Amino acid sequence: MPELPEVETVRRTLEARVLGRRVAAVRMARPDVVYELDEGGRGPARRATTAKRKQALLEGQRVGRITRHGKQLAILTPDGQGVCIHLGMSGSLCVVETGKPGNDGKPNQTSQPSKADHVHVAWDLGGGREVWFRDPRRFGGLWTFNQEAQLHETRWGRLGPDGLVITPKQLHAGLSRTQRALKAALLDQHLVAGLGNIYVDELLYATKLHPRKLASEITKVESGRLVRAMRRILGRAIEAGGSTLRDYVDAAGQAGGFQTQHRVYGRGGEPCRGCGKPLGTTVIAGRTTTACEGCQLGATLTGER
DNA sequence: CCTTAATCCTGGAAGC
DNA sequence: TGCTTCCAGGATTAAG
Repeated sequence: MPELPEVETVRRTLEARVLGRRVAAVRMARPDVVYELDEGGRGPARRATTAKRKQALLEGQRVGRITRHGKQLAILTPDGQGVCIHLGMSGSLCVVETGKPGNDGKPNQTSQPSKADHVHVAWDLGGGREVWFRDPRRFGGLWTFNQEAQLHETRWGRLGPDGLVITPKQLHAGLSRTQRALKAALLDQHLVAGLGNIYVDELLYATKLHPRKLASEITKVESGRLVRAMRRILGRAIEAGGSTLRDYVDAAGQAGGFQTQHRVYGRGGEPCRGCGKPLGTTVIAGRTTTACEGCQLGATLTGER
């Protein structure tokens, strides 16, 4: 669900609340969302005992820092042990004060949906404070590692540069070697990490580039424009606390505000803020795509403009 | 290579 | 109101 600005907002709000605290206990309601990177990182590590898996989830350890690459987070201990967190589509990390009604982390018994539902892992920080990993759709997951190098070797090193630090040269190199639609290339985390459907559409509108333009035809100058606009849009979205479309909230339970600044995402059929013509909607790389056919330069790919 | 569709799931919204 | 259908911020895989 969350893209770079939402994940960065979670990183900041979470770090402010857990830095330096010790994990008193770990609850694993759904062990199948937890993977071990030193066991290949693929399937659930069935051999490890529950006690061992809780240790891997930092039981007894102190929280050193929280880092991010693209849409993924990592909670690290001072000695380099850690947990990588990918929120997927519906995942969230939330700091809760236990003892309050509905905050016991157990699935609620009523028919009313509750934020305590789908809490797969909970870190008890003592003092009545817990961090919950919730993920109703379970497209996300947790990956434990003993050394930070494992995280980079098996996961983050395979991603492209982060959207906030990628250079025009790097982006141009990535785009020039693929014969795909520009939008499909920008969604590819191996090329640039952190963009999802919302921010790619906003980025392409801001740079007046057509989503179906052939990625390899993007010039160095256009790559420079893309990088500048990417930093600006992602930066502003972070300032606004991310985009809340449905249920995204940060670690403090706060919704984002950037959705009111969207120019194209979710506005199909509504007038373009630039020229007034209705924004068009198509599907590219399996994703709903909204763009202005007038303002964004014509496609050089697959027929229609 | 590149594209699409299916897949993993739940739940909110829209349609009838 | 109630039931059904569609759709969704992601990422991988298989099929064409």
